[in-house]
Amino acid sequence: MSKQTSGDITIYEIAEEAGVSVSTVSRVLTGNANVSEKRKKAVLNIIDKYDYLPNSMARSLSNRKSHTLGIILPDITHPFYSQIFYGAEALALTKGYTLLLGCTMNDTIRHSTNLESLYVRILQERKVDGMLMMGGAVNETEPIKEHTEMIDKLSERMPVVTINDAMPNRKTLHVSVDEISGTRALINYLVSLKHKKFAFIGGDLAIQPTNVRLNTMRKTLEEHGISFDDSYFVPSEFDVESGKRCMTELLQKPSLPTAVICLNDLVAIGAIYTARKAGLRVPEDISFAGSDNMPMSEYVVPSITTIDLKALDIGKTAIEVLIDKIEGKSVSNKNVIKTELVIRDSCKMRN
Amino acid sequence: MSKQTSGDITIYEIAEEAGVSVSTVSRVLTGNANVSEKRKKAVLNIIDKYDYLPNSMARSLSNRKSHTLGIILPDITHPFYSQIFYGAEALALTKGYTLLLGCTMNDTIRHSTNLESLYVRILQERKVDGMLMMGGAVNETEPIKEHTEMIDKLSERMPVVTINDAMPNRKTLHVSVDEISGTRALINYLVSLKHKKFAFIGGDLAIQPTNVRLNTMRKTLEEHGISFDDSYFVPSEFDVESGKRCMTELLQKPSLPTAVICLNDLVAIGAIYTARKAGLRVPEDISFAGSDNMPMSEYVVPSITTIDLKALDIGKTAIEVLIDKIEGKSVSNKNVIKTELVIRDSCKMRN
DNA sequence: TTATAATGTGAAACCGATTGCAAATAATTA
DNA sequence: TAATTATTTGCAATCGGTTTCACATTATAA
Repeated sequence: MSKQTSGDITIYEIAEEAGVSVSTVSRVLTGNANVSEKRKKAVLNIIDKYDYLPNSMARSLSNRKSHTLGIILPDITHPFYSQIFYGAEALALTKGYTLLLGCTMNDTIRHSTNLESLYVRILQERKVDGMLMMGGAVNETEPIKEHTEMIDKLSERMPVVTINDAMPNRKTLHVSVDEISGTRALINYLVSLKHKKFAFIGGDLAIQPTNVRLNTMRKTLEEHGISFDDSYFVPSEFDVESGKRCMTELLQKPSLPTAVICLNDLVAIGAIYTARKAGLRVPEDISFAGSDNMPMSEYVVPSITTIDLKALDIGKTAIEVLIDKIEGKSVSNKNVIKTELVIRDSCKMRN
Repeated sequence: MSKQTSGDITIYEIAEEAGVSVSTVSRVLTGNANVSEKRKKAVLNIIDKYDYLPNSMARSLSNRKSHTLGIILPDITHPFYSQIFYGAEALALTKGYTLLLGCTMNDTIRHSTNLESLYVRILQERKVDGMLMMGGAVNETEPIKEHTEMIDKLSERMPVVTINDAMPNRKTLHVSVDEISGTRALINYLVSLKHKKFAFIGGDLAIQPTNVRLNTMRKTLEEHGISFDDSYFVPSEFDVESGKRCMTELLQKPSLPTAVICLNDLVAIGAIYTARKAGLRVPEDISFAGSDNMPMSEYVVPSITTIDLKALDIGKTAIEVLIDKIEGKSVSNKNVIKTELVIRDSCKMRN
């Protein structure tokens, strides 16, 4: 054979043994051109005999197309993100793409873009055809400069889709969750349950979803002639402990709310725990709602009424948009995912 | 320049603009040979100017080393597996490797290796340097032939590490959870709480961990002079519903157990739910223990006493062993991860 | 049967890096 | 200063594929 032998079998060996040129083997591999039945069969036989698999790096090098997509997520361990990933992967697979995942473990939130930029670098070196970035929540009024600059620069080099980004008004594609209609639906539901006094355990006001939710909540309540008392907004983190702490804070208030809307289900679980410790019955005395429809929310007692953010759809849509863009199809660069209100046991009619 | 221009900048452009040969640029890139300070600086300048990143596919093609590892997991959405992945990724990153993930969604359990073999194929094409495979639980007495054959064949082509595989006695590297000492610790703890009548809601007996646990349980109880009544073993699935169903079954028994050991925390949650519905107090009347230490187990009421399988360590160890093997270091091919008993509120002293 | 169009095939260039080899340059030593 | 050794360099081959181009073969039309 003309080339040095290495561990794996190559197209050269296949060609030699099938008695054809490498071009012919390549043509049966790609199907990009005609090959006579006779030779095709001969080639296929040898391929089969050796379990030959073409080297996709050589192929990509030649093609300038890696059929690989980068996906940067804050935390794969978190059910919301792992669902997004799963949706993304499932769709990518059907379209013949593979995903390269990087977890930044929320480092954009903690104002250090180290891991994120490291991954961006790695993924560029690996020549991904496009990138999906979910950079955690970012301060809207003064977005982290490095982060947005990086995305801007990156999107000059390849298609980029961001999810729930605070600054989607750039040239990147964007997928966002329709927090507004989700929040609306929840408020309408609670009002239909005759609730009048609300509290909101939210994230940092600097974080976009929190902002949107609080505003939507206020506005929707106004439509029902109910005014929201801003002192019943308590900023929180994302975890159970934080829910406990915030609920403790709410318990100090001169009068208690009848319905508490929480940043996510974990926070709701913490808040419910504290409320019960304080002797309140849930949902009889006080109702709680969460967000994200996490897996455990169905199983805790009481099960949590929550806004399902449709993580699977988010992942699917993001990848679909990305691939369409890569393949030159026309795509909208503003995609909104509808949420769904999941009614369970943690909210009850006010008596 | 000598080569056709493409979108990205290449080593040729860098060489040209820096006024040196590509070999020199390559040398400053890899650091594999001496380059005079003067030229090195010149090259670095141009690299910086263009934000040049070397094409890792070209590099890998030349090197025969992709610095990429394949990892096949049943379900990234499941906290146990996502923890494994996270551990794996964190370690890979520090060693300069990237992970390519495939989720088979338990298809080996459902006796169809389609997705698994598809991923194995894809990952081989991508020339991963090694593979980590967690193929779900497999029937021990008659292991799925396709699955084991594939792993055997694969491990002739590259280093493979399996996790909790039913048939580790092959040439693959192996990492397993020490179910035995975990179960022992739990039983000893429950016996110290004066429990004498046990039930076990387990998986299918065909599934290895269930087998091991049941045997260990039986043996450990015997050491304490307690005999386990086999009719108190109820096979289950992996979810909450299944826990409910199995507990309902246990409630039919002529006499109730005082401690119920469950396949995992989800099953425990379901079982607890049903026990309470039936008017039992948990843990006062009946104790429950789970396994896996899932994120929600800490937050449900009562919080679940459970065996932490140390998923993060599993992932880390598996990747470490794999990389060591790839890099020619000597590695043990039998690695056992120690578990940890996490004591919480769902078990109580028998009165 | 011959002219013409359609298919099938191989040689060689190319994708973007790395590296062995030999020549050129710089540093030592005599 | 000349001879010798140690460092730096660039050329060219290579990794394993794809694809253009030109030629050979067939099939179709005249």
